[in-house]
Amino acid sequence: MSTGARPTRKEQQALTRAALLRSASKVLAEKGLQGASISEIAEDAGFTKGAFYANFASKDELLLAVLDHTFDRAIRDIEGAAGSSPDVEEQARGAGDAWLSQLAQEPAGGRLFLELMVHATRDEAFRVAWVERQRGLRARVTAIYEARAADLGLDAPFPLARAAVMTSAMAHGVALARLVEPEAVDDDLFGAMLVTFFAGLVAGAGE
Amino acid sequence: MSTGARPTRKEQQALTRAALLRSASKVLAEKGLQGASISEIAEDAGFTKGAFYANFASKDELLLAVLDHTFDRAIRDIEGAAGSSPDVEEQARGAGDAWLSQLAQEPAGGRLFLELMVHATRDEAFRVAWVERQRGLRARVTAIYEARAADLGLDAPFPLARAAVMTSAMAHGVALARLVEPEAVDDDLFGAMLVTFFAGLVAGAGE
DNA sequence: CGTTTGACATACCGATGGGTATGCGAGTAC
DNA sequence: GTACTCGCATACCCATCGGTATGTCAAACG
Repeated sequence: MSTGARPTRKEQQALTRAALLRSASKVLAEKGLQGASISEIAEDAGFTKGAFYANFASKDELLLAVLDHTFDRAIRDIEGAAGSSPDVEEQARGAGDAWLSQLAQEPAGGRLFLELMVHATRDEAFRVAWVERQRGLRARVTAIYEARAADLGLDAPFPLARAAVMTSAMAHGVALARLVEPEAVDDDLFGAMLVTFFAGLVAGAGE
Repeated sequence: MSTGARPTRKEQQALTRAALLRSASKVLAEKGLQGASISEIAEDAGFTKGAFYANFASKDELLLAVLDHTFDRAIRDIEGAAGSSPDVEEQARGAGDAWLSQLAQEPAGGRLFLELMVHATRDEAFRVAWVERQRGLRARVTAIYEARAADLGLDAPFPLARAAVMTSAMAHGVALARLVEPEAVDDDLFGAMLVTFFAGLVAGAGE
């Protein structure tokens, strides 16, 4: 595990794999999962197809690795936005801003996410992998909502797990809209959307 | 122009083109825009590539034709759901149900829509075409919201054009979610989502 | 009824894809 | 220091793609 002076062979290969993964995220986001070729990914990382197939069994395996990496980052982001703030409105707006700024950052942040999501739509094995991770992420969101609701003594008109499905869908929809029509999706839009939605939740409480 | 006994040559070709368009919608939805080949589309319609290139200049032209067809249907659906109902909640729920049932129907209803939307993300010319049609559709939605708000004497916390952007994003997000994880998106989800959102709008009015 | 037209089929093209077989050269083990 | 290992490069294979050029046969036309 030494990152010391002379990198061992295993360490070298790990670096290569990491570089390939980074380039894959970038190129897949730019060209789409079907539009990006293995050669292009490898060359972007400064290698050739040979290096790629020494590190990944197939394109499918690469996609699964990228999927893991992407969700790891998404979960970190959510945890980050979680504890942060005082009242519901503030927190909602903050979470919305955080999501949108994540979309703006990184080589084509949300693009890759959506690209993967659409792929899950067509490939059953990949869909299963996606759903597994998505559920974990949503469970985390649900927990945050429930903690909030308990604080406020709020009882929502439907289970908060359902609210988590809804806000996830909103996040994805906004991400898509921003890619297609960025001029219609300013930085505040998602925040305002969440604020309005949660206001509706509160208004609907106890009916 | 007679649809009479002996179809003229022009009529025949129009039929062929229509059949190709239908098959294109189907195959593109199933395989994705990049995954579907011209041959496969043509064969699904009972023709060959020759017939295809006698009717469309290129794959790009086909995609534009499919785009038009898709938005035409979407606009019809929205107009249909528009006049229908009595109070806000009722109408919101109705619109949500209508959207979801549209997604369920037709060979892969929402799939094609999303596939096109994602393509717009990568192809600038196509994106422009998309945005143009999307704006038209959203203008229609905005008009419906404004008529409603006038009825109710409601003044929302932000322009209703913005609300239209938001609900469109929701619709797209829900469509995506339903494709990826249908078991998490029951028939009522979008309706409940819209009801909550509009409740929030009403609650936020006049602040 | 002969000629022309034109919608579609067939055959073909160069480019590119994912994946494999093999070669090379530097690191590792004894 | 010699033999072996193995990460990556090179070269290659075959399928498939979008698109084109050409053939064919029946409808349209005089």
